[in-house]
Amino acid sequence: MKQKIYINELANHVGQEITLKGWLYNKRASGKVKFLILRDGYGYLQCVVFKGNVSDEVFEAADKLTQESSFEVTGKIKEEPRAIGGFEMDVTDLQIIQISQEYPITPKEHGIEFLIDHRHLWLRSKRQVAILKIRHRVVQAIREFFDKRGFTLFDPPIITPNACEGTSTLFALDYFDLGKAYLTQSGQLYGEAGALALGKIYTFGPTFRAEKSKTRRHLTEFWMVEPEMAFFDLDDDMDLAEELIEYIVQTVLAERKVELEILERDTTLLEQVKRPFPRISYDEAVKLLIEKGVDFKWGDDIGGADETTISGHYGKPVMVHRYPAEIKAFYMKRDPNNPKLALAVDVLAPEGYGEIIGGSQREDDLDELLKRIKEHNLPEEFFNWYLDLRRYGSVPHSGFGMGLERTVSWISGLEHLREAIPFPRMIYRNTP
RNA sequence: UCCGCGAUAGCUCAAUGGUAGAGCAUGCGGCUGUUAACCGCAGGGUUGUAGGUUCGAGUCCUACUCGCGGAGCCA
Repeated sequence: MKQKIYINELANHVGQEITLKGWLYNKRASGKVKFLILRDGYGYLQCVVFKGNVSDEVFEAADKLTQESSFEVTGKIKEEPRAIGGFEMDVTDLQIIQISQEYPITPKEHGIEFLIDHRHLWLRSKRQVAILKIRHRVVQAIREFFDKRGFTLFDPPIITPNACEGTSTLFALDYFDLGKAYLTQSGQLYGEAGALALGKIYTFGPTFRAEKSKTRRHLTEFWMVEPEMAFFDLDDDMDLAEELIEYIVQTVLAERKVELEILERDTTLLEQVKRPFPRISYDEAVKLLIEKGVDFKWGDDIGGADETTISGHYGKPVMVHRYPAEIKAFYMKRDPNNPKLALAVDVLAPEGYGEIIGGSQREDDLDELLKRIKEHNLPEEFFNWYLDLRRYGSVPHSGFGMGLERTVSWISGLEHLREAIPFPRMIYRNTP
């Protein structure tokens, strides 16, 4: 394959004449000199076209280029502190690939509705490119983290016959002669089967919620990583969650500095994301909320505003554990010291980003689990295979789910989750 | 499902109930160092839809549609 050069490699090509391909990000002209800002997905480069230095054809071609036109440009690279990226090309040749039609996203401000309508083009903007690169690094960090610790990637089905937790509203579809099937809202139950086969596993894929959630913290389709570990209790689970978050944040800080700068992210709080994180029980969280003047009763679920109050108090991710069992899922193990409590943990991100992890130790006793399934009026026949995990060599085990977009959103300092995924799916939008 | 806000040029927004405007984008012209370049000219409108009040409605009223934000639910 012929070697291609990208803008992020220009430091190796100073003084050389090279050819780059890309799109016109912006253009400025001053009579006989034109400044073309080329973007190629790897960076931005100011290409200078002087009338005296190029043929009339090349000068005219530079004149014709409209925003987002694709072209190939040749010239000598020099260091130039005045230009974006610190390099500049003195153009000698230019080939138009396609002249773009009038580009909808102009270099001025746009409303969110317009930008979302043009998401396929909005992705080209500097800000969106930075976010997508951070997202990729987060995904990479997650995989590295689990792979290095001997976890096996375990892919659960997307189509499931039943509601996993029996609470959320799911997307239904017709499944041939078998009737209704649903898009998964969590791979966890299957992950448990994987943990009992492989020891430590993680699932990583899309999940779906048909809840009519209309907030900046919700998508109907989002990505979640869900580790599940045999012989892990709740404390082990929290240790792992803590290490994972620290690893992701510190990796992105170290390796996506440029992107965080583009997003104008204040990283002072991110730099403090180091173990140990505060661990408080639900009881302590209730006390804290009441001290802060929040009208809160024991047994209430901790809402979005309460999460912000709690995490704001510490300035670090906070682990809240041992919730009232009534407000948590059926599969969570009860606290042996207080059966009203579930051995659950939520990790709350700082700066108002809320719950990024929800996890628990799982109920490993067959009779207890059967009782819960009946209490929740869940269809027992669908859970037979899941109960088998308690019939054949049941062991204490734990796991958690971490929302990818919420994590990316927090690290990137985004206003809205919809910027953290290429094509967001929301209650009133499934296009483009 | 509930509560709040909004819809005017391709985009972002203005316009005491009295002739619908600006910036950007587009087109043409000018400028040899621009940084969301600048300067001049031009084209561009069924003011979300349907009713109502009024001499007169972008503006006031009613309904609807769509969108945004929040609650609940959760990652």
